[in-house]
Amino acid sequence: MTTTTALSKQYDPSEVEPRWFRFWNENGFFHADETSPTVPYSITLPPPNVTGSLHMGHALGSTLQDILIRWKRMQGFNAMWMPGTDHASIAVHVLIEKDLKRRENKTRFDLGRDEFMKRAWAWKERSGNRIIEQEKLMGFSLDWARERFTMDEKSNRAVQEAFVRLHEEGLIFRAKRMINWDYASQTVVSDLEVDTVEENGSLWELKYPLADGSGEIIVATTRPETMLGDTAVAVHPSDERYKHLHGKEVLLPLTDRRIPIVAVELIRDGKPWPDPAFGSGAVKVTPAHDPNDYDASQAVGLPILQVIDKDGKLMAPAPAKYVGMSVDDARKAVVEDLEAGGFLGVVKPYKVPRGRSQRSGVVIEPMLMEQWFVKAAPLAEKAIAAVEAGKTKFVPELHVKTFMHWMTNIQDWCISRQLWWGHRIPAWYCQGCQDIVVARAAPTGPCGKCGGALVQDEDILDTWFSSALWPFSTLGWPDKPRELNTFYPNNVLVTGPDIIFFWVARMMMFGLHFMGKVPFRTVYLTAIVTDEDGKKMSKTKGNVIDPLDVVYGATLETLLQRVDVEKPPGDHDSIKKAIRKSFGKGIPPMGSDALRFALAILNNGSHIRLSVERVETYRNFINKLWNASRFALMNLDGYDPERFESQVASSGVAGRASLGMPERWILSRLQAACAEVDAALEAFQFSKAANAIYHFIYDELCDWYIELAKPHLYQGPELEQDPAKANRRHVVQGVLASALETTLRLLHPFAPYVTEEIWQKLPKPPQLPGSLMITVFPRADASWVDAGAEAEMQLVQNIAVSCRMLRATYNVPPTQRIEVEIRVASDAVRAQVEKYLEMIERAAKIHAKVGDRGGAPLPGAAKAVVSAEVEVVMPLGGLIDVGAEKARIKKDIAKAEKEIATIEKKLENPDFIAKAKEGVVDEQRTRLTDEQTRRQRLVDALETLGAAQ
RNA sequence: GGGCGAAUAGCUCAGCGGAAGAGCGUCGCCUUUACACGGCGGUGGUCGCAGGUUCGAACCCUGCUUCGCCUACCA
Repeated sequence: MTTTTALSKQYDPSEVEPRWFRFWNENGFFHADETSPTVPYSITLPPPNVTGSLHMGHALGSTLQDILIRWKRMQGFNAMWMPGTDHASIAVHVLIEKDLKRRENKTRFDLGRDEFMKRAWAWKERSGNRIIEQEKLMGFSLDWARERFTMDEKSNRAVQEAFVRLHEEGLIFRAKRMINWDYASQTVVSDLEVDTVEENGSLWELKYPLADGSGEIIVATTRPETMLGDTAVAVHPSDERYKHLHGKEVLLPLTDRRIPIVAVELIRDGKPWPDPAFGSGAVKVTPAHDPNDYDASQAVGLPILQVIDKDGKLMAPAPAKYVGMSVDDARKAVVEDLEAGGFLGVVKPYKVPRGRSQRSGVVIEPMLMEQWFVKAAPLAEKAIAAVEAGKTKFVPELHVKTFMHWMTNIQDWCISRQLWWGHRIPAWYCQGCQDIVVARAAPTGPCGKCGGALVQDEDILDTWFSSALWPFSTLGWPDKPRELNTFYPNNVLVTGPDIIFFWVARMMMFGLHFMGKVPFRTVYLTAIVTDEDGKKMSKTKGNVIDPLDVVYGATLETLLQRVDVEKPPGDHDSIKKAIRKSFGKGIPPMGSDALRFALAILNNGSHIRLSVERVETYRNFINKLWNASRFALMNLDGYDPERFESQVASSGVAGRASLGMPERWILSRLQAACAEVDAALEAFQFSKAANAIYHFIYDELCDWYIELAKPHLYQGPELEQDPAKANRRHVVQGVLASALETTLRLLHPFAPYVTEEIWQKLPKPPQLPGSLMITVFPRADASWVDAGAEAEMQLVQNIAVSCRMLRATYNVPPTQRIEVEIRVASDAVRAQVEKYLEMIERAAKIHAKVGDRGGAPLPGAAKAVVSAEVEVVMPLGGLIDVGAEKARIKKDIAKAEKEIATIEKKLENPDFIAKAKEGVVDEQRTRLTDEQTRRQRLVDALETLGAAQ
């Protein structure tokens, strides 16, 4: 016997959630044992940035990962989900440097490297774990005991080892190449960290006089200031206009230099460069500050003159007048001076693509600098082959194209950064002979070649270098511990499609190179979360929905105040206006489960347009489940799970015979739901799985089963006199309790908290484990499919719905148990209807009797045609509005006739009869007969009404 | 410029070759002993446009239009 505990009328997540996270964690349910003999299933969480807090993208990705890992854990896999955080070097720099500037008006260079690192670590210790705490609040079942950081000791070792090995293999090299320079952060940034936007600029025509005085040549530029660093003018070799000028020189205006006119031919994006069709066909060449120009200089051997320095200011050999000017100032001055000298041609407005640093926002300067690079092509080759061979699959598959496109056009990866927060490059330079030593440990003595002093490279590695190692560095690589063997490769990686290049591609390359195996078998790419208008969420727009605000709720005032406290860039008034528009009534507390379920069910297609209202729908759903459970718990007094188990659940066909039709029906539907959820999850169709559960709970369990169970449960003292009824009650209790228990298991990966809370209170057989999260995930069992029960239930539902429709149409109050006649066309149907008459009466809140379809018309009655064999007649006396009733029936007739016409047309077509697939023709014939009967019934009803008038 | 995707009910989206669906909204009715974060019922669609393939097209193909998102070193 179990005592039931009353639940509150409304589910209160704030009371429930904290208890269960602690419980799961303290019992070690999150931890996977690498020595376990069970089949492993592993996922590595893309480590969030330590500077960040949990945003909707994280909430979505982590929710989906948690669904997978909880599902697999319940299926008996040795499920391991690896947590950790990423050091995010440049993001941390920006943050700390900003703070330094504000508080002490200092730069990192004023502070010095050691002191800066001390502060960075202190900051990381203070706020770096915020996101971890937030992940815990969402109930994510990460293996917290394994938590890692990309700059912890083990990761440092992995990074060093990887660097040294790649260097030994010739896959890391140092070279002078064109890179992207962010002068505000004083570092190289990767191509991927540069946002190219079209800005309004100008196209200036410059006239360069020929040195022999025989005329001039016109070039065009969007950056006139760079002309100070020109070392040639390039023309296409086949351009007839310039053939006579090849090898001649021009006098470079504003300087005292003479530069040659050279014939060059490069191919850029399949087009010739210089392109004779563009402008004058002649191009000024500034090798130090333009990638095309640099390539041209290499092709024909031109000198390279750097005229812009690391601070974005002009430098010698630019004429002294311009030295020290910013690029923008220099541009103005140069244009002015060119005009004064008569060197300026036509100037027209022009859209200029401009690269800006994602981090600092400043214009990126292409610069020629000595840097460390990873030779990417050979690594990419392996990654491409692995994907082609199906060793790693992309879901949805269309993302393969993005991946392949990038991989096949891959550039060498510049990995050195002129920052401090990160992994210092393990390379030492000899001050004497310039020899470079790359080593796992700092060299102890002087240079082995010349005895000179060795000094370590000042630079650090790109953050993504350590991220690329993450799937195996977290498992102990370069050592070969047990966990590496158990959990590598991961089964799946879940991330946003925006991270394919940054992370997925690089993990694939390093995973294959160092481990010889792909890092994960499947890459699942999530939707992108936007606001309800489809716009990217951003603090500067004020349309951000913070996951924790959704979970715990936030008043409008809190949201507005936060703008002042956090000071996002931009116009605060318009940010606040946007917040008022989206969150006018604040955000009510929804709980983690509601948010998680919403994200899972909305994760179809490429975007999730999220709004408070949409999460509210699923909060209501969670509350619905809560109340269904509340109902069950209130009616399970005297229920003995073990007795039910032995009588029904485990006694096979015999036990099932003791079940009523609704019991067999709900168990049949439940098994269908289990099959659908399982199949959907196997295919990463989270939305489909969530939908199946949602509809099972609402449309089947709550709307029908619970309603039909009520009369059997609501029995009082008379049970003692009637053992049959008592037994029946017990069976219904058992089906309700066990169906609910199975439903909770199905839903648990999506909504862990509410399901655990209910499950703990539900009476259940004692052999079950102590937590829902370690029970067995429901497996579809086809033996519970009961087509007969489903068909009978369908009949009951159809009749009840027709009765409700008539009742609603005529506003018959529910308190009025109106008499309805159910007219049937055959004895077989009559028997079924009679058998389930009480159910129909209860579901439709009517009194019913069964009549003959051929019965005499009832005056003043409304009629609904349920099917070809059943119709319901509701006598309404004076209540009936004959006109409205006629209109309603006429509409139905029109519908039926339209159907009939469509089907007849099909059947009259000889080609259809001859060529249609097997069964289709018969199907259409049956449909036609049904529709024709239906129409006839409706026409009869219409005539009856006419007669009654 | 190159690539990818999307257009289905007022809104957000499923469906992807043989009967137009869901959620939300909207409109009625209902404090019915699980739930008003609720129940019951209704309304609502030439499936972007134009061709083609097919016995049959929302679904496959072609073109167009309109929106998204990546990506890019045309001076």
